[in-house]
Amino acid sequence: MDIINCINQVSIDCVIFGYENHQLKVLISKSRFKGDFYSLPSGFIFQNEDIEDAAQRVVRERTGIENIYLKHFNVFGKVGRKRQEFLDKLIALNYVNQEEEYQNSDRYKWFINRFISIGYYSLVDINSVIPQTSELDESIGWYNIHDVPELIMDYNQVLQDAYHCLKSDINELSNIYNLLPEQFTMKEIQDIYETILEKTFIRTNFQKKILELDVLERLEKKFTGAKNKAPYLYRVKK
Amino acid sequence: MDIINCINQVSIDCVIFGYENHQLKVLISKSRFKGDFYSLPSGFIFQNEDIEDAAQRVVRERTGIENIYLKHFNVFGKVGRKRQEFLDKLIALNYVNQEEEYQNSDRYKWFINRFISIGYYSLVDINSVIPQTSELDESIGWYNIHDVPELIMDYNQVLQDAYHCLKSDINELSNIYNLLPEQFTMKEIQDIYETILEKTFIRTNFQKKILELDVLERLEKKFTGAKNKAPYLYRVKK
DNA sequence: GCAAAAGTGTTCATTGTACACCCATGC
DNA sequence: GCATGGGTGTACAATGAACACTTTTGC
Repeated sequence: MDIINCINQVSIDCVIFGYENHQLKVLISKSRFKGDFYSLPSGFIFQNEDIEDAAQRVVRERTGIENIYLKHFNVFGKVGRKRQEFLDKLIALNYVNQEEEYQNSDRYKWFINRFISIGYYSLVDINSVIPQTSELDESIGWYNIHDVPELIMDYNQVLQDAYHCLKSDINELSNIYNLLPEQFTMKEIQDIYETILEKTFIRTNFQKKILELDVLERLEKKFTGAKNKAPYLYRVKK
Repeated sequence: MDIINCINQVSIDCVIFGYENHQLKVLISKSRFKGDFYSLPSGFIFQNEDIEDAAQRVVRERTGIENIYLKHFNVFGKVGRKRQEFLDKLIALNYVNQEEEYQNSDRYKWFINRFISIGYYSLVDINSVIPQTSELDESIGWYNIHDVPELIMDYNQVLQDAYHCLKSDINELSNIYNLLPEQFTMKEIQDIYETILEKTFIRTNFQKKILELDVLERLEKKFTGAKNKAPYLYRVKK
């Protein structure tokens, strides 16, 4: 990462939601440095790169997914938003007795300025992703939305903000269909809605509501081997 | 404006909507340089300034209004977003035969890089504002939303984007009440809704809808001298 | 009294919610 | 046949749209 080629004091922060088995999770990385430094995936914007492409790149680097639907949900730009505090703590824990050397070096001067975060969120299928660490990560993994550790900076707040927007955008997101295989049942959609919105729907009414959106076409039935009526399969209309 | 104290390559762009007499207008400035360079009010972010405060400052400098409700509606960050083209044209028209001097000077190098616009919109009462030019403006004025001249950069697109958000946020905007005096009639609110949304409402149903929002309290009647029943006055609940 | 415009109420259609009922499936 | 879960239809409530009717105001 050569900061010279990047826009200064601006960060792209991605809240990557993942769905699996009735659970909504978020992708969070842990720094390879001592101390529990958890963070949202983020990155900088190259000078020759659209900001949306930068966000796509961040998602791709961590998940391998290309061209996912991304939504800008907010910007964060208070004066006090600095990595200073977090970095001071990191250096104190990892470079004992070398603090002064680091504080006087130009090496991370650019890094401690206040900076603006441009927030994007996306929603991916956990089963189609093998999370990738960056060179600064010890690990990266999925955390249930209600079981997220304390993150550095104000990222817990950023995350909650993204979650709020995801909920209110769920109907506009024809892209929850990115979570599903080519063909899927109504129950699978309902599970996703119920998980994200954290409420239950009456099965029969939910079906009507979704079909009224007029974005799905009904295919043949799906015989699962279960001893009950086979549900129809659907796919997104072309 | 000392760019050293500002965040580089980031601009705050404000779409300041104004309402007056059944018309929705937008505040647009014209550059004092030769050539028809129209622009949205914009500014930079000081290093010691929240981005929201920077937007408040832009609005205050142009309208005198303090602490108006501001809404972030989008960011614009394509690689091609540069002032280069606009500036080249400006210099060609205003500094004839000095183009080379300008192109080689460091004086506006920082100014021609690609930059990111953080967009905010607000809604103000035209009658309570006397628009103020900046040092670079020849004039500044209100233009009907459907009669906006060609703006520099991609600002026509930015404006349309803001207008779209204003429409869909109108109910969330308890702040259309900033347009109105302390006390107002139901008809005044209806006029604003109809102007912004560009559709008409049935008077009696509109009244029910607004009162159901449960944000207004009814006061005494307003006797205007007109020979008809006096309408009630309302004000926003505390 | 009368025209103008505001307040209230009523009707009808649309949408949403809850649930009863029937149907296919595999054992 | 029977338990399981999916599909269809129905009854009722809530909301929204259109409009009739009544009330107030100043001349």
